[in-house]
Amino acid sequence: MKQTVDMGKASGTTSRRPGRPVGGQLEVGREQVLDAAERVIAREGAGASIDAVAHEAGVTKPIVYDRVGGRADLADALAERLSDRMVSASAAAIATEPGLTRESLTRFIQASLEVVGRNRNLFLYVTGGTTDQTALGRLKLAERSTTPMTSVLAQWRTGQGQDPDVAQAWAFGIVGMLQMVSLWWLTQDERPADGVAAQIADLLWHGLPGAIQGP
Amino acid sequence: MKQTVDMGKASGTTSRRPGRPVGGQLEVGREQVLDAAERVIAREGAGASIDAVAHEAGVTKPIVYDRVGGRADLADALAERLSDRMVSASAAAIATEPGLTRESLTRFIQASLEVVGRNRNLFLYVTGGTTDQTALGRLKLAERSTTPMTSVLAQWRTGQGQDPDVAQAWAFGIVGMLQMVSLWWLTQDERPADGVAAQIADLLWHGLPGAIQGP
DNA sequence: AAGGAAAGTTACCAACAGTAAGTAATCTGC
DNA sequence: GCAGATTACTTACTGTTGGTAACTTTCCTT
Repeated sequence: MKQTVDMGKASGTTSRRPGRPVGGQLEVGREQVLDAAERVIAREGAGASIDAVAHEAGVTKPIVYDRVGGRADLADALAERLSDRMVSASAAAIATEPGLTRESLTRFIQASLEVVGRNRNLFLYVTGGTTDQTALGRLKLAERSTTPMTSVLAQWRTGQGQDPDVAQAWAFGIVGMLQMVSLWWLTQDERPADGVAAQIADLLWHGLPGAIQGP
Repeated sequence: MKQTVDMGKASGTTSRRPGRPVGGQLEVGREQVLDAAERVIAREGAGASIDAVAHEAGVTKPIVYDRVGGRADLADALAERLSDRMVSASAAAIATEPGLTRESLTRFIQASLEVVGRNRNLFLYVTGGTTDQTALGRLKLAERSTTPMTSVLAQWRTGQGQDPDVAQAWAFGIVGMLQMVSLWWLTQDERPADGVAAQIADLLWHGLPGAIQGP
């Protein structure tokens, strides 16, 4: 998890002349464009334009189109990055124990929340996107999170002698729950992540009827 | 729940002259603009422009701005409509029994899914929206669904002698789960709504560990 | 050294959100 | 009954943005 944070504009303030540059090799690759996009989104909010991204990367718009594609592709690529961060942080949070418990589930959710909190604008960008194409894009972001979750759930259910076919629907449901709770949590000032995580874990673990009251 | 569906263009094909119309009274009110917006979105997809909405309503753009406001306000108003439809359909589905059961929960979810299925493009429009402002708009749509759900949950928890403070977080979580499952379900051809509803109800009712296996 | 490929920039187009200015009908005061 | 204010529209514009075509300079090959 690199989370590039500085590195400034690639080529200073001098605007490059037209024509092939003297160096010969590619000056800014795909990853550097994506880094620039993350920077400008983090700094200026989810409304960042392609032009702003290009400028931040020290190049012009057609380069962005050449490296990562159009706006939908950019959102897609950033969604992959964010999603990977969430998946790896969540996975690390439950890696300490073998089985799934209520406690590890809480840590899982909290880790997910904290990644969103650290990437606030990026989260808003990839889940906000542009018209038409975007709702499906949000699904694609979700898909990347659900894929590993689906297989974990399916294995777990099978190990418990229960029907594994629910795994995919459950995974999408859980990811949706996490996304919405994250969005809500972002707008709540000063509400601690661990409290929210515990509440959601409670719901996911015991179900709506809640834990059986001890005697 | 009116679900206006036809009524064609308000004033035929003749383009109106500039200046105040002869009738004296308002020709197209806010509700008719929203009806037109629903029609054009249902017909042409979630990428409908304000101009298209205006044309469908038989007026011009500034009228739309006067009646409902800008694009974010339009999405907001339509979100309210859709949300109300979902809430009332869901409420009707569980009204037959007094308490909440796994069966009524299933009907609740299925009713919600079916409303989304009947308003596919509208759902994509209000959850897709435009950049920047939109993620928060999605939250607002959710809020309208969560408000009644929160109080129901809080009462229910209290009646069971459990902490009602979880209600708001749970409501947002459940709405997020439903939204994502709906989105996923829309892309799945021929997957029956009742099966998905039962799977999600199972998760929400029994929690991740599932039902206790009978002896 | 000449011609082509490569890697950029400039300059443009189309679409769209939003607004200012103009125009015709109705309402009001005298 | 009619001049001016008000109302309720339309036309026409601006500004931004996604996306692309055309042009320019350098490098590579023969």
